[in-house]
Amino acid sequence: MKKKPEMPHCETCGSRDKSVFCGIASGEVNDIDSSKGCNFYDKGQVIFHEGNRINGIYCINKGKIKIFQIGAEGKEQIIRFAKEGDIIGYRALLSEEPLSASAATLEESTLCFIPKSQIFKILQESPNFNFKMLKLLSHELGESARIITDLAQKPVRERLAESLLLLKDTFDLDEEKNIQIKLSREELANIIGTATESVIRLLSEFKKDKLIDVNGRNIKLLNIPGLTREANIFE
Amino acid sequence: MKKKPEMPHCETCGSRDKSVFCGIASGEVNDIDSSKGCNFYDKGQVIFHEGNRINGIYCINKGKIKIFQIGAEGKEQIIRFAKEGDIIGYRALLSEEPLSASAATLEESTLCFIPKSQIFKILQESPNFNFKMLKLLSHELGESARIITDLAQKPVRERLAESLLLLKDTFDLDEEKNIQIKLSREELANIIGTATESVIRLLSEFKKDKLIDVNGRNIKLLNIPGLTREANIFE
DNA sequence: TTGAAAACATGAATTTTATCATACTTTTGT
DNA sequence: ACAAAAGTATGATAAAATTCATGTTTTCAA
Repeated sequence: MKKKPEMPHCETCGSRDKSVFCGIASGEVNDIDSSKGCNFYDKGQVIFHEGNRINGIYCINKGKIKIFQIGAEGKEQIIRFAKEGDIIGYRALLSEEPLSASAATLEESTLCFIPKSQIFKILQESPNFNFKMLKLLSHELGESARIITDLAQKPVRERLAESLLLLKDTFDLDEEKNIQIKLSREELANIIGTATESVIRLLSEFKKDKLIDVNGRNIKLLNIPGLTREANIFE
Repeated sequence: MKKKPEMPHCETCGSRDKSVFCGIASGEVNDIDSSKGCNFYDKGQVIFHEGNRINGIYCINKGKIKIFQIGAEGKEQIIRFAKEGDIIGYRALLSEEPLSASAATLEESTLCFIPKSQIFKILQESPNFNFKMLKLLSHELGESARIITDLAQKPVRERLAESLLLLKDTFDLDEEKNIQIKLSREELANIIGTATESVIRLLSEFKKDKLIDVNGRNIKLLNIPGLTREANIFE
């Protein structure tokens, strides 16, 4: 049986200074603290469902999350990832539209829920927070554009190589150069929009070419410049 | 020889009330008016270039614009369209990053340029405008996610049908059901990420199936429910 | 007006990628 | 501990889409 973790406090939250909440006033930190709820999620649990309304945002205290849509044929498409210090659900909250995507944990996670009223209060009171949100959204929009171009133009092999590098940037490597996220072959396929079998084949090829090493769901990046070439990135 | 149009005024601009500037104070309208510049663009002219910095935003007084990236092999990828009343360039301005995409006119257009200082001033003074920007960005982010899923999962045929319907929603139909935008086959291909020849073939098929009628660059939507089915949309 | 360039069109060949079939391996729940 | 289920792996086949070749039509500038 899992032990429910202590309620984390924003004041002492280690990831706050890396987050969108880093510049807000201490009074507001306490406001958030007293209005928020906090929950533990098992691996694989769904946090929110595409199509539903959302009444606040989730702040990731600990854990790793995938944000995904279900396509016309019922296939999952992973849109982005989120980790400690990131927030999720803000897109639907701010656009006042239904959630465009679902979110699920990739490992055991702790998330805080901050209600809509609180977020809108801070938006009004803190120009700094307001501007952080504008910056976050516009940055993400730029990333989406790059993803669109890659999906539209790059072959599967290049997309896989690029995805491995992006996962490295998001989740870092451990001391043995393993990407610090464990995904199934199917999930990898659902990032780059291909069949699971294609991912399996290409990972084997990358391994044969000494670009990566594969052990179960651990992927070790042996040759990053080589992978970059394979991904057809020159920037 | 083209006649340079009169400088349009925001106060009398017909598209302002449909735009992101609809709720701002009249003093601010005059501020924009006196700080802005206005230019005429021929068909096919580039407004700004991917990778550059931008120092304000463009507001479309008249005309139609494509926003596009150049992919790894030099191929154009159209990310989105903009028309009268829309603004462009705000993503790069707000994220303080280089432009992630280029913009070019699809027909003769008139654009006003509002300098960064003015935009940031209004952002600070008008919570309404501020919130409109948050809403605009988060809405676009949702649209991007849907595009990503479609590009990743739908076959070319479905993507083309869907694109025609999206173009209809953006630019409307005239009284003869023609989509009110003229794009080359290559540009259509650059929306859905395929080869020009594939677009040509599929348009012929849609025509044979009485879903559309094609006359040069005029595309007439004859059977919208049929196209919706072809696009595999059930929402 | 006319000649060149660009855009459109179509068939054939080739490549890429998905699907199907099957076997092996690991994980999970009882 | 063990059976079932899920995930991984690989080959064969099929489908989807691109590329190449070639010809026609349209557009545009001199």
